[in-house]
Amino acid sequence: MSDIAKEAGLATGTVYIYFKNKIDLINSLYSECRKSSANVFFKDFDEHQPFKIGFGKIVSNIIKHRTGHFDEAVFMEQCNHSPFITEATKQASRQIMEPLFTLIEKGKKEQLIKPLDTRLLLIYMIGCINEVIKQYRYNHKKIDKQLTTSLFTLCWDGLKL
Amino acid sequence: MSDIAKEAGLATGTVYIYFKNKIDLINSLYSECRKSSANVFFKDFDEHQPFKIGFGKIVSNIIKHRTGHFDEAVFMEQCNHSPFITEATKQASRQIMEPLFTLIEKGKKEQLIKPLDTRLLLIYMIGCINEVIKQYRYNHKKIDKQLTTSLFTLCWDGLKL
Amino acid sequence: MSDIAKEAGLATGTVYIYFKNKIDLINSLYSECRKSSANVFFKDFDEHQPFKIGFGKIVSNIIKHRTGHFDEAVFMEQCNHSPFITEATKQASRQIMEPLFTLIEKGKKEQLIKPLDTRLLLIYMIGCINEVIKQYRYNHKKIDKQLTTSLFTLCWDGLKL
Amino acid sequence: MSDIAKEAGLATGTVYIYFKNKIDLINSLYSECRKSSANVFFKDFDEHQPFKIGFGKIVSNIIKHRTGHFDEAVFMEQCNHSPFITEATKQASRQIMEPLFTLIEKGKKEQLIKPLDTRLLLIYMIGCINEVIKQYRYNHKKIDKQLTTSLFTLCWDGLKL
DNA sequence: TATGAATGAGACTTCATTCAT
DNA sequence: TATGAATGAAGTCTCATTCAT
Repeated sequence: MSDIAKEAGLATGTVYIYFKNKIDLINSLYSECRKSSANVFFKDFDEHQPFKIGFGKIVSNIIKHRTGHFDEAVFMEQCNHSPFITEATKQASRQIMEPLFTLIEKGKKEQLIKPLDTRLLLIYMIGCINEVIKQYRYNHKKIDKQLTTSLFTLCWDGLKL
Repeated sequence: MSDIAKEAGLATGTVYIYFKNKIDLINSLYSECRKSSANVFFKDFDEHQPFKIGFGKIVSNIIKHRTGHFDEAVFMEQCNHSPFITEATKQASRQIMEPLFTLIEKGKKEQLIKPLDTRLLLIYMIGCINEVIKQYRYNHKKIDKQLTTSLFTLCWDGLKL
Repeated sequence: MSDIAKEAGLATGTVYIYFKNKIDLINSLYSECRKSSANVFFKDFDEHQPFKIGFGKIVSNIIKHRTGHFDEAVFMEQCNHSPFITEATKQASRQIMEPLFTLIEKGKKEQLIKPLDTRLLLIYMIGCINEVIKQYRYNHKKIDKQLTTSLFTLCWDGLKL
Repeated sequence: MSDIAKEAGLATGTVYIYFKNKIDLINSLYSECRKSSANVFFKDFDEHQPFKIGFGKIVSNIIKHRTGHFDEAVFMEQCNHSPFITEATKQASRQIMEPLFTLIEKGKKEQLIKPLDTRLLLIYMIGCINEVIKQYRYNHKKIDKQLTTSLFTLCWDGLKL
């Protein structure tokens, strides 16, 4: 907490005016990260374009977010298995993912995507991107255009009917 | 450390006979987890069977491991982004994964698997399983035969040429 | 550290606001002791008085300090053979002794003091006082005017040309 | 204690067969050091030689001991201000110094040495040597024949009538 | 709102000593 | 005698939180 205060240019005690305690602060930060990542996911996404184009845009956005905001991604992952994040926070975070849910449903309706549980497809899609980016970062491997293409292919071939 | 000692039925100080310090203990535990998980991955795997059969066996073993040893899986994931794990430990852990590396290479040689970077394919394969199991556990969703089948399909379709 | 905090009427953690750690605290305390002892050494010393008078004043001041601040003297001695005291602290402490150095040099110039290495003469002078006071305290022997006189005689006769 | 055991090539527990506890061990070690240093002090000393010659021999022996067994000298000094050393040990150590006591008394009788308290003269003599050697070691200054000569002069001039 | 010294529980670690073998 | 694993009190230090200003 004192490090955070220092980083913010505040005294330790001042942080407690804005956040009840550490758990509250972490929950707030987690929510903000989730919101901001969702925004990045749908940046420049046009739902009127063909499904595969839009889907590709989103895959590329997820990769962009995980790469450009790696710390946030790691933070969120650690929060997922943490007693700090409250059920309310989790609930809110899930709602933010609704548009992605809708996207996958649309793909299923257009018979482009496998008719499996939507949540499973979603987790698969985000999860495999997450993991690949994470491991690439941990092993200091370059994350370039070629990787983005390969990753899209893997992900799409997995999901497509 | 004191919790671990208690769990082991020992006095706090006794733990330090077996492990130099907390970092040493965590590295040892991490290595053991990696070794034991690798063993589970290749359980009942027969390299003389057709590739897809063997591959399916391993996918199912990974799922089994992640489900049956969920705590270990979470622990290992947290270690991956932790200053505690030394470079030596990481190096040793990578070597343990060699057989999986060989497996993917074989699939590529048989022209069953996409001719992409082997490490990428490997991360994709393990990563998407990891993530799905993790999210299912966090959301208290059942992990059953049907999920295993679906997950295999997603994973395989992604990898196959 | 906890004893020191208690003595100061503080909680253990509070000490760490003022001192980075135990080593820092000891170095600070050592420096203060050295400074304060140097001040006592030159109390009421008048450099315009004849050399022997001034020298006698200082010998008597050293005895006074060692007697009245025995704990500090013991503490400083223990620090001298301790891995805690940093080279920087030692360096600063040496500088504080400069005036004594100058004093001895003056005595040499006036041909009252033996023409030996100044530092040797200094160590001899302070050392023999230190040791005598220390042993007297350890053996619970009275440190009175008579001892001061005797000690001055021993010290002076040793140094004088 | 375990370090000492290791140094001795024994298991930790074995040390407790030879010494009741740490305090006992330290007292024994201290006594041995005192005895051995006393032996060195009187090495090659011939009481039939003229006083000053014998005295010079002993001064040179003390310097030799403090130089060649510096660790022991430091250890003994630390023990002097330590709650570990028992009154009995101190008493015994004092007795070992009797020959030095006798030596000084002889010098007084021959009217070569000042008629001050014998114990004071003794402490002064040993003390000033101790201190000089100690400070020279701490400051990495050479301890050579010339220093021995200078030190003898200082010491002798202080004591002589 | 803002401060930052003060708090004290709890984390990691050491070490003298014991005891079953 | 000899062993060395086990003990647990005590030491150093951290950190979330409070409160008087």
